[in-house]
Amino acid sequence: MKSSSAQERSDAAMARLRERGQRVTTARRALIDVLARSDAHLSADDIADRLAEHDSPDIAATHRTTVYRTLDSLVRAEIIAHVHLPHGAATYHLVDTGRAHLHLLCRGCGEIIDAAPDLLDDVRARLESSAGFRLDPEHVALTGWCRACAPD
Amino acid sequence: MKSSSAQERSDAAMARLRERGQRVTTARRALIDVLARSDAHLSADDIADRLAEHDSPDIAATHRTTVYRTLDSLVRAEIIAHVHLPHGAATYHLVDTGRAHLHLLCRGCGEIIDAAPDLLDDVRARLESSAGFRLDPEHVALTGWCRACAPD
DNA sequence: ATGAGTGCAAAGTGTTTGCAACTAT
DNA sequence: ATAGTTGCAAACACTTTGCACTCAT
Repeated sequence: MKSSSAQERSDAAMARLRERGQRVTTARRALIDVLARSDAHLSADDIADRLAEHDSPDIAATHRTTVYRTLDSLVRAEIIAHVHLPHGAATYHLVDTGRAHLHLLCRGCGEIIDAAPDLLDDVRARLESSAGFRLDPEHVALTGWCRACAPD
Repeated sequence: MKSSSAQERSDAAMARLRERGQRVTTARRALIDVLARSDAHLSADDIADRLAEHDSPDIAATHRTTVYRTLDSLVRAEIIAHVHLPHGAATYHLVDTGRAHLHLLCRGCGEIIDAAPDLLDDVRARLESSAGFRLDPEHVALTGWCRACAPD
């Protein structure tokens, strides 16, 4: 199994950006770097906060609106993806082939737990044949209780 | 299979309200009636709108804040349940034993489709034994594309 | 009578939009 | 040069909170 560095992941994302004919701007580069450097799932606010701590005052000044718009364009370019959580903000992460995963949210501690990408394969097949519904399992977090928070 | 009328469902909910030692107020009665009468999943706004059309000016004047607070107390009394949708407002429905169901949201048309309550039983068992995660499958809608909206 | 429920105004998140200034191509 | 990006201010949708008043028990 090949694990990629933040630098490699960032470069790959930038390359894809160019491929798609999208403009390479400071904000986009910075935002991709933040996501490449983090293994976690970040909300728009988290990202804005990390940008605000950047050495370059230029990047540190990135406006929240820009963060949202940049996230939106990166999602459309399929460079990043977002996951909706029941409460609170959507979270974003790089689309890293070979790192696909589903999301579980603990209703107790709020932790996001990654689950195997094939967890819902059976369910998906069943829904497709029974209802003609094409499940998109990565787009929403499933909720429940993690081991630590589980009641009784 | 026994199907219950709106009246019966409303009565059962009111009974439960009393059982739980909760006060019976006009707002709560009206709100339960709205939900009992509707098979669909209603947002707080939907409910407020329906109340606003009520004959009784008293009920029609129900404030949105009250709707939210009433929904909250009914959820806590386990008389109703809410489902979170990726975009937009949470939706509420009566907890009707024998009518449990999961929720699928079409990303195309926004339709909510009910699915069999046991759809995720296998997944649930797998998550419990592998990760100690106790899945709560009814609390969030799964997303995807319905037959009509599915691409190609 | 007393504590729970309600209306109102206001604020709090998370996100989007209109417009003018700017910049990557 | 020009279309796509950005910053700013403002609005938006959904939900919560503080406070005084009212009502169910």
